[in-house]
Amino acid sequence: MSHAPSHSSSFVIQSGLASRRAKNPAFRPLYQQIKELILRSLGAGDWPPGSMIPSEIDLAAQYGVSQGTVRKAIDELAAENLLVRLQGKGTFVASHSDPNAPYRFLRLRPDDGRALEKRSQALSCAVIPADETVASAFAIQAGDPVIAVERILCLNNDAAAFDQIFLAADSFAGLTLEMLRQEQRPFYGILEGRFGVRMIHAEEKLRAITADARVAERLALSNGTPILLVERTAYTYGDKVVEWRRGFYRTDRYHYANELG
Amino acid sequence: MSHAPSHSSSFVIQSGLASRRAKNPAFRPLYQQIKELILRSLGAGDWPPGSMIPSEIDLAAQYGVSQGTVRKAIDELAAENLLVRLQGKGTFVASHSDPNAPYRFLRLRPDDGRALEKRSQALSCAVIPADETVASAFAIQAGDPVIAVERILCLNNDAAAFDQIFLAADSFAGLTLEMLRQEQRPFYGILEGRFGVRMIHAEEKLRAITADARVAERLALSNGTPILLVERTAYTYGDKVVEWRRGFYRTDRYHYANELG
DNA sequence: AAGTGGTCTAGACCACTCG
DNA sequence: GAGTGGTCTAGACCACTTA
Repeated sequence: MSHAPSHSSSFVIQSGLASRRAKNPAFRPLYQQIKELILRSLGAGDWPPGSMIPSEIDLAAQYGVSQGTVRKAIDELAAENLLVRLQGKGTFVASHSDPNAPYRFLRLRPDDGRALEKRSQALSCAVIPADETVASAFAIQAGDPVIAVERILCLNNDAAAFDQIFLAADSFAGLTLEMLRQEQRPFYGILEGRFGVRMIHAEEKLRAITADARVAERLALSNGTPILLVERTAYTYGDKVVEWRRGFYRTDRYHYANELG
Repeated sequence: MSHAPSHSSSFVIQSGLASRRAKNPAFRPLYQQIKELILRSLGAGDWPPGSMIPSEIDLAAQYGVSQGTVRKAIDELAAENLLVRLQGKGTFVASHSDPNAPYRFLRLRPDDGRALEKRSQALSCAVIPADETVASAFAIQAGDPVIAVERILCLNNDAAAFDQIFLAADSFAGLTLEMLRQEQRPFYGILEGRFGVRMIHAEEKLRAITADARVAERLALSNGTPILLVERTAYTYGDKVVEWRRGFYRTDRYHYANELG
């Protein structure tokens, strides 16, 4: 028999997998079903960020499929930056605290390509009622509580960006300014470590605007300087919006780098 | 025997493939070697944009490897948007003239998510000496000839961007304003069709600036309006730079959309 | 040496498109 | 029905890390 063998063993998980034996109009590949099971385990926190997941052979046995099928599922998850494969070591849950890929979502770069030391300086952290804009991003009612964080981002010890960050109140209840100031990890690393909520994907909208008095002061620029406005919506597992932010990037010494494939 | 079989047949191409029989310090996977062979054929124009490449089975026979190995090579090329797989039909060379993915590199979107009709209006096309900036992008000498094109990009019949485009003179000799005006295809589609040079990858650097008189006039904006400056370096096969451009995007009604993974 | 991911093969069968 | 890509399996062996 060549595929989808009728395992007589009693793996609980496998019983949920749809058969593809006959011509099936609602056909879904096995590896996608496996991918979803892994995704569910990731979302449920079965394997915390940075930890190693079971080996391909183990997973294949658990799910009652061949190693190749598990492999294809993991391949896709690795391509989406949810898992990291390390030959000889194992497969690990991706983490924003990973020193090898810090600030993975930050696209601001110095014009001269010098290596950059990144540092975040939190200014405030408070629960506030959402305004219209923020509420619509989270699909909640205006006035509902959200957590608001303001911070300066320094590149090579120079204030490069000012961020107004809004977090879903239910996901990050208890976040304090002290946490943000004491921790050394990047912002998303802190959220991941303290609240078990990992940012896996984000969308940004960029616009050119002129700095108002407030932003100009934060970035030590003169009023009216052109500024890059970056609005970001960030998602965790299950495409749930857990952050919306408004970033003001100075682009006189820096630029926003993007790759088109 | 399980892999890298000693095919006794006399496929010319295979003779160039490095064996992985023994512990090989300079080990390169077979599928990457196959990938490179396919890439070479693409770069050489053996299979023009939009055309179908040989089937996986054919390629496997030609290269003297298994279908699975060819498959993995094609998988990666498809992931890089160099090939497009269509089940039941075949595998095709990606094309900027493909009506399914027009203006693939354009990230400017209307603020309301309406479907957009895109149209390019060429203003000028001439061979000029490269200035310092352009020369350094192409790694040529200042004063060396390049082709300069200016154009307005309209979204839903509204001037949304003004582009100053510079093209490598050796790759696009003979390009005229008439060609650009008469053709219906997008800009990269024209270059691809007329000169066989396909843009496969680009890098962009974004900055906020204020519109000078010239740009303001082209986009019907008042002088000093904040404008998104987008500098693009575009590459063809072999990472050869064939285009550098400076785009001025208005972002009052539009925004630059980006995905972070 | 053991355990992990990575490569490669051979073969079977399914899904899809087109004539 | 023929041809294409897509899925799945089983098995062998290689590359790499760790102990």
